[in-house]
Amino acid sequence: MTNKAVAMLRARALTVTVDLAIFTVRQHELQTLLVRRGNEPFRGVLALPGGFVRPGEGLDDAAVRELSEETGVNGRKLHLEQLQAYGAPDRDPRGRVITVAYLALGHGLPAPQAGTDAQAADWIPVASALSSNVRLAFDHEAILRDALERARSKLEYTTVAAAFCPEPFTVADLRHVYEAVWAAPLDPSNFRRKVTRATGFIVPTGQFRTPEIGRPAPLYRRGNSQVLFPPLLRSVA
Amino acid sequence: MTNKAVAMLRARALTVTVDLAIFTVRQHELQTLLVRRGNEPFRGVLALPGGFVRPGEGLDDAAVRELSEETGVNGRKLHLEQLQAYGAPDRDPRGRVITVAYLALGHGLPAPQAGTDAQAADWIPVASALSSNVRLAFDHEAILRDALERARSKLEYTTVAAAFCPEPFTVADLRHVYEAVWAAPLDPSNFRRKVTRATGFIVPTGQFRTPEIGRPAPLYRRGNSQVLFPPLLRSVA
DNA sequence: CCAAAAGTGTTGCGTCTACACCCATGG
DNA sequence: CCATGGGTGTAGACGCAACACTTTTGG
Repeated sequence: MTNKAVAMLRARALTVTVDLAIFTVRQHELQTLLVRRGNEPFRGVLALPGGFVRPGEGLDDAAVRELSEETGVNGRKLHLEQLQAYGAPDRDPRGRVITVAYLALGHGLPAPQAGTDAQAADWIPVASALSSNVRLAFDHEAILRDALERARSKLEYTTVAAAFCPEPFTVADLRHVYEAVWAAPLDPSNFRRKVTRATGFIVPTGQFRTPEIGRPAPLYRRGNSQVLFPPLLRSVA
Repeated sequence: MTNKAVAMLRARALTVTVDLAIFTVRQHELQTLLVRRGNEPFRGVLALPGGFVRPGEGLDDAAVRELSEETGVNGRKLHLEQLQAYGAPDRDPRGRVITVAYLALGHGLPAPQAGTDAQAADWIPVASALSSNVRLAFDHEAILRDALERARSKLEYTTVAAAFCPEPFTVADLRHVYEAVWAAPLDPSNFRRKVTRATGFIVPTGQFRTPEIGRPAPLYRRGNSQVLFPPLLRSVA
């Protein structure tokens, strides 16, 4: 088999990249990491960080590597999940390139480092990145929109929101995450009840944090649960 | 740019396939289409239908083509959506092959035709395909499990269940779909209320179908809505 | 009349929203 | 004492599971 099979594989070879939609919450606002491309095509245009999948490298491994190259953060400490593959034949002017998009959620991410392929990288509010007067390279705007929608719905029925919060955190910190990602205000009382009732979402540390003004808030850390039951639904408005 | 860029693409070339988890409901049971492989590797082993993505062919186009080659059905008439990409480096013994998995849902699918790469193809109950005494080629068992879970949750908050029903259909037909996919019985009364209250899920035709025994049932066709509100949740049991 | 399937009513339970109210702290 | 944010109580609306009950057909 081998010779014939390998020859068949070669004849059908394409190129595969990974692209990352990395979200974080800063100043009560959802932001994403974008790079300004240093090479053609789309030189000088904003794009999602990403790069080629290396031979012998798994897709998840490639995503972790790119994440670490672009942000200096160990990707295994962040929430990282595959979004989906994008493979329109004309999505890359260089030829046939399929990309596998990933969604990463983190907190306290450092000022990004410019990689080999990127002149500069910086955190940009997602709302700005998706506004009509910003153009993104390739089909990255569509990817970013899909990633945002995925993140929004994941907050409903999983506990990933805690990935945005540096430990230890308060219930209000967590609420600010929901408010930033959903771009909607939430009732503090009811939010608190739901979040504390759901088992395994957050666990109290016994410590408190005293704000500049007001009653001290209990501190929590992330629990074991991945799923959130009952779910925290967005209002239908 | 072109020469250098193209050379770079070539150097990093991989192979990409699409694989299809095609579901249908027959005899009140969820079934999937599997082929018995005619070539190495995994010759004689059951596998999901699929094949190589051709140069210049979009991923969705490749999925539609494979679907039509394997089932003879025009894929654009079925519900077809991408699941995700699978790219573990050792998932194919021939070398580096990434696959993009698709989920297809249909009704009245014909007896399948054996393709070039498949000795035979047939509908198999999903429960059997996932049972411990059936082995699937490559990582297709994991893909099939993911596809099943996706289909199950899609039934909750979208109207895709109607894709399983040949038009016109009764409320009981639709309920049998939910019961087959979720592998759980549902209360006919409450199911009927939810399904008819949700706007745009099913619309009455005015016709009736008289069963061998019992009161005639109104016939419906699919509505316009893609999303199902309020959602039809699985019981937590 | 009976069996079977379609369809309606009703009750009880739980959850959510909205908002009033109390608690703990710094100034 | 006040302002501010943390935290609890509660009433009304709503949704849903469970199940009794009625309707419509063929035999």
